[in-house]
Amino acid sequence: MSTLANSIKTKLEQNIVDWRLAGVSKLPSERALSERHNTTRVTIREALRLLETEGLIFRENRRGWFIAPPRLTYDPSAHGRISFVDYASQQGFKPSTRVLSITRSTTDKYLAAAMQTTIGKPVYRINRLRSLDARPVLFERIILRADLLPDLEQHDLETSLHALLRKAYAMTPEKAAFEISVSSLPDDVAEHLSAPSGLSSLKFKRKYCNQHGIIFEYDQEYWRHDAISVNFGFSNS
Amino acid sequence: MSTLANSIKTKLEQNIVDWRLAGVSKLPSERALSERHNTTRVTIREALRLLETEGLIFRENRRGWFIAPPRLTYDPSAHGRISFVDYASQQGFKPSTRVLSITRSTTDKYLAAAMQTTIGKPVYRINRLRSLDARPVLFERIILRADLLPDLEQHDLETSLHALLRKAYAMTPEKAAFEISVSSLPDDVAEHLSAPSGLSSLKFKRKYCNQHGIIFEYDQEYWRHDAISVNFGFSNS
DNA sequence: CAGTGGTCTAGACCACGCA
DNA sequence: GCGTGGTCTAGACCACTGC
Repeated sequence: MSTLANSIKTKLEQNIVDWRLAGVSKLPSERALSERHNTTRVTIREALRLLETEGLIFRENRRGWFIAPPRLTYDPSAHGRISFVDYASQQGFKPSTRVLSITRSTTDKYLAAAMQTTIGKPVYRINRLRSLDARPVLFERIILRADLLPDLEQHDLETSLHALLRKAYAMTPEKAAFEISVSSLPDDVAEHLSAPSGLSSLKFKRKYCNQHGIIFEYDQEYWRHDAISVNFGFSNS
Repeated sequence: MSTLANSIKTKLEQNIVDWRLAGVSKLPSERALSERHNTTRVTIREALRLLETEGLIFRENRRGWFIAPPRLTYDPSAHGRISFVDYASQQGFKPSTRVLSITRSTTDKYLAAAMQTTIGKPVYRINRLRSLDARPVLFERIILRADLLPDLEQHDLETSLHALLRKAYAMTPEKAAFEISVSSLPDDVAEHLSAPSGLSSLKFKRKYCNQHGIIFEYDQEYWRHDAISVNFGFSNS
């Protein structure tokens, strides 16, 4: 509260409650806000940045600042049982998926180590963008063992990948390993999420093992930091 | 790479590799950097902020910018089996714990709902600060059911809490529920972590259930975003 | 006390979104 | 073509750290 930016942040927080109730989702322009609070744009932007970090507001490139919708709750222990589309729908969102690209390549040193296989194995690389209510929130880079999943590109990849693998290839994810960290959005990912490059995000790395103990999938996911809450539990131990 | 701040960021990244090899952990002052790169402090600070978000560097209040040490890997599925001190030591850190405060109070509406009990139940509130190699990385607010854990304040609370509960009270965490999200550091937490207020962090909420199905503990943890990677796995499903 | 990062001002120009 | 956010300049003062 001691700094000017911080006290403006507090005032804006109160305004946002009112705006949300009034059905307003877009904030006034930075110049309008700086006049209203008798300060400069730099200070206003600092206040907005604080609210952005809290996940209360977000921006779209050169379009303005918006009030953030509620977060999606994601349960990694439900992998394989419930798909993105399912749990997003259950929580009242309208999910959508767009395949940005699908290419074939082979494992390099790094990827071979991560997937516990040899260098030069054929793989698919799929980039997908997933949105909630038309707001892009998740960028996925998916690597799949092409030798185990022939002609994958013939199928519809905009729905649940694991449902497809089970139906078309009898491939079930038996084990999943997750790695979660906070990271900044790489430039290309930021662009797809229409976010400023360097925005902090929640980064997932995921590996899936099939019923024969072979790692058939390796993913990297970038979630908008304000769009997700990860919830899960462990028993016994 | 298009913006000045971004290209300076890239140059600094390369410098940091050299500095790290040379055993240097502190960056030059912002004014020195702005002269060296022929720009102003504002732009330098933007470049530093990008590196901070990536977790490559961090700052201590008015002391300067430092190169970030490796992240601690934390496995939530190992709760109850391995303590903070244990896994931090295993990974080559020198962990330490400081109890900031311990008070008694009672559950309010919010806390009663979270702990599935009634309003007015007696609880302990413990604040702890945990450090790696003398660098504070984790702030914990711990709530414990006081009626189930009489005279808790008599014990040493700077070591493993769950080891203590098991030994002194025969209380075992049977189930654990986690909620992970990215959030900004509240002012008081930021101060303890000697971080700028409003820095993004990884926020944990944890609940523990004992062998009788009663929630005896409810925690909120704030991790420095650059200090942690969360790794875990699920089988079958 | 000198130097540091933290904060703030009052401008400027540019690239892009949108009508 | 106007308004927006994105970026940058060239200063300033303050609070705190560390010698």
